[in-house]
Amino acid sequence: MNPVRVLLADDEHLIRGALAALLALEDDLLVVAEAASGPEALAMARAHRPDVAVLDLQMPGADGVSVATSLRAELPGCKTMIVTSHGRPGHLKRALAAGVRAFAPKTVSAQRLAELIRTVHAGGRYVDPELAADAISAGDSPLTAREAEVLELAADGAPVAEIAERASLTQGTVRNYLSSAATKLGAENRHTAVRLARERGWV
Amino acid sequence: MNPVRVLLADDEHLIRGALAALLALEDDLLVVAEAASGPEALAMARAHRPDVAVLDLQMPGADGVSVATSLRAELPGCKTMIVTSHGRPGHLKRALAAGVRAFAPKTVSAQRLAELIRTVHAGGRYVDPELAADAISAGDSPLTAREAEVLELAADGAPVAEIAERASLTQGTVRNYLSSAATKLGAENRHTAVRLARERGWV
DNA sequence: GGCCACCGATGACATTTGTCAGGGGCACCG
DNA sequence: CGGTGCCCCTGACAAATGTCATCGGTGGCC
Repeated sequence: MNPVRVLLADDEHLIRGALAALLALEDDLLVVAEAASGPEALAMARAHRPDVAVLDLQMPGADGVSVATSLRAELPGCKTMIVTSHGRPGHLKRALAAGVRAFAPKTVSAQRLAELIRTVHAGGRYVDPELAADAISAGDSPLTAREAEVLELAADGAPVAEIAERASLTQGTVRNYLSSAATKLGAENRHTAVRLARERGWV
Repeated sequence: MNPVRVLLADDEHLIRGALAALLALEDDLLVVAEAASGPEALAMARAHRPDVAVLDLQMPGADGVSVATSLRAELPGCKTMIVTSHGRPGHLKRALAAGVRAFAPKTVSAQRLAELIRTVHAGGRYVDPELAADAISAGDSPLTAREAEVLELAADGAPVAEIAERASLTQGTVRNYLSSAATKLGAENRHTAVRLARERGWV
């Protein structure tokens, strides 16, 4: 039986290296490539055509989900899984929509990770039960596309005028969207709304 | 020569375990304890009295710097070092003030980390050059104590009235402090001011 | 003692924001 | 075809926020 060819993508060398070392102990797993950024992960995947890609959620360049999306299109045979420190409900949803086969927090053990890689390679799927519960209880985003867009532009505390300009909208329209978004989220102002939407992974 | 006794504290099992495995390969290093939270790190340190404590910056309960402060008081012989994913200038300053001997990002290699542990154990110090440059260019916080306090209370987007109540101040006073803080930081409003202060590690 | 920085407050003002009530246009669906 | 939901806008009002001038008190420092 050929070993499972694995691509590791994580921007923290320390963790990536440690992970590679641990997975190397499993004789049915073979780490064929490592990457420290989204674009690098894609390039490595093209070059080495791994069976399974283990992606960190937050990476410079392109995050794990967008890498997974690209991979799905380019290398349908390559299964993807996401490992992350900060698992937010929305991320899980986006990841599953992108065809990711497994989604786990970094609090799992290396042993467990190795098992997950095997599971995914065999065609199985997995999501962390706790994250799944969060995602279900958080539900779908009640925000419309524009509400979410405007909220995102408001994320760094920009004044309404700037948001309006960047979104090519009227200030009044922007305020209406922000107001309705805040109402839907149960927030008193747009800033707490931004925070809540972030926590739920809706932005 | 006795091996260096190391305490590992990081809330991500995956990383902690991987790190422990890697450090175990170095025969002059011995991981005697692991912890997943600030309080647990303290308890472990008391129980096992390590030579060097490797602390993650962000942990549940108490962050790496406060753990380092407590350790310095309780176990003066135990040297502390901080390893983190997100190194902000202010964190570095606070860490050094707390008597931390080394401050490195998680982008270092395991080999490098092992060297750092030896360096620290031998009485040396180390700070990541890039972080040091950031810290120097960021300079000291221009904020007065109250400005920083009020800014912190404003961090989650609370309205002025709530900040005033929580700080036992008048709304006018709060607005004045927020205004001066925003001016000092070159921000247009308090929300971007909060963000800037966070980025520089001044809150 | 005088100087200066910080703390805390007041009052007034301009600006920004939040909120509400609309209206026209468009697309989808029963 | 009518209803519904979203998009985009307007206008107006209330509330929150930012800004400025100013004042008194405190404590450190030369």
